[in-house]
Amino acid sequence: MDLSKTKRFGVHLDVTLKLIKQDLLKRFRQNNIDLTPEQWTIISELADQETIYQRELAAGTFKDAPTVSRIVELLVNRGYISRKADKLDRRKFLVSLTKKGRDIYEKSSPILYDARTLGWKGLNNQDYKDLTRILNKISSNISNDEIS
Amino acid sequence: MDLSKTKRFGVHLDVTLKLIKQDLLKRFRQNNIDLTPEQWTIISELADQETIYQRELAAGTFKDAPTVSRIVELLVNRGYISRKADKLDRRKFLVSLTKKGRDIYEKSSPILYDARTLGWKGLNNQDYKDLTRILNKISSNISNDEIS
DNA sequence: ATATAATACTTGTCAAGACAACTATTGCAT
DNA sequence: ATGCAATAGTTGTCTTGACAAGTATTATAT
Repeated sequence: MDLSKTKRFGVHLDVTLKLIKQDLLKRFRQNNIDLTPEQWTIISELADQETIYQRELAAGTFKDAPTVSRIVELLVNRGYISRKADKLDRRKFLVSLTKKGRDIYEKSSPILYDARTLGWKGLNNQDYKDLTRILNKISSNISNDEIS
Repeated sequence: MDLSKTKRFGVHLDVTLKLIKQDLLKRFRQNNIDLTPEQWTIISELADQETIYQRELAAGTFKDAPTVSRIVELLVNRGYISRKADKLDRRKFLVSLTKKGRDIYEKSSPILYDARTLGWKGLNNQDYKDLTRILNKISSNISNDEIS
């Protein structure tokens, strides 16, 4: 691998990701959806999982506990999700979407669809496979190093 | 393009980028380099460009003016860069690395090299070309839409 | 020449992430 | 049964980023 070429490959990822997030945020705003991309990630995870613990929510979205704690608090305050104590283990909180939360998730889905359609224009399934493979490889390279 | 597969491709990029940044930050700390990845990006840009305006620095690092303003202030306070008013246009500031700044850049280079070597283990030049092409395509798709 | 627009940069506010430190609760070893 | 470790979550602090609004300076239109 020619390392001189990969100088700042992180910067390249960073710039692209910023564009993707800005684009999504803008689309949400244009459609009166008061969600950030990160809040959407949390809601999307809950939409798939019904009722889960905050800890699982953190693991599923690859966010740390403090970040999830704060986003959950914000979304509870806005009425999108509910949080209730677990009876068996009082350390835990069970989190789930409210009706309002499910509504905004469904309202946001076509916007996500549009954003993806635009972002992937001119790219094909092989490109997606390649991107996924490369990102997974980088992730596992770093994660495995972390453990050892 | 099968859109169902690309659901949350932004999340995938996000997770990978977080790992890359965390890994780099950890390596900096282990080597007593008191820099964040973002601060490194600024310093790296300055190392290539000698003396530039803050605005150019922002463009080169794809950060917005307020973000650059604050990182620059922080790095000036720590003695890594210097900022002096431009004589011809008093709105502008000329920014450049100090000796201390160049030193830490040189000290950080092998750490960047190590991080890249680890991150790209098992990937080849074609993978890098593919990743670059795909990221550029996504970026241009979004940017061109922005203009229209 | 003067008003207005544009440019360069700063400041304020909120969201999010990294990390350390904290509380409360539960699990486990002996 | 008691002490200690582990777990779930919260809070605090700092950094970064998005975005709006501000100041100061320069360019431009008439």
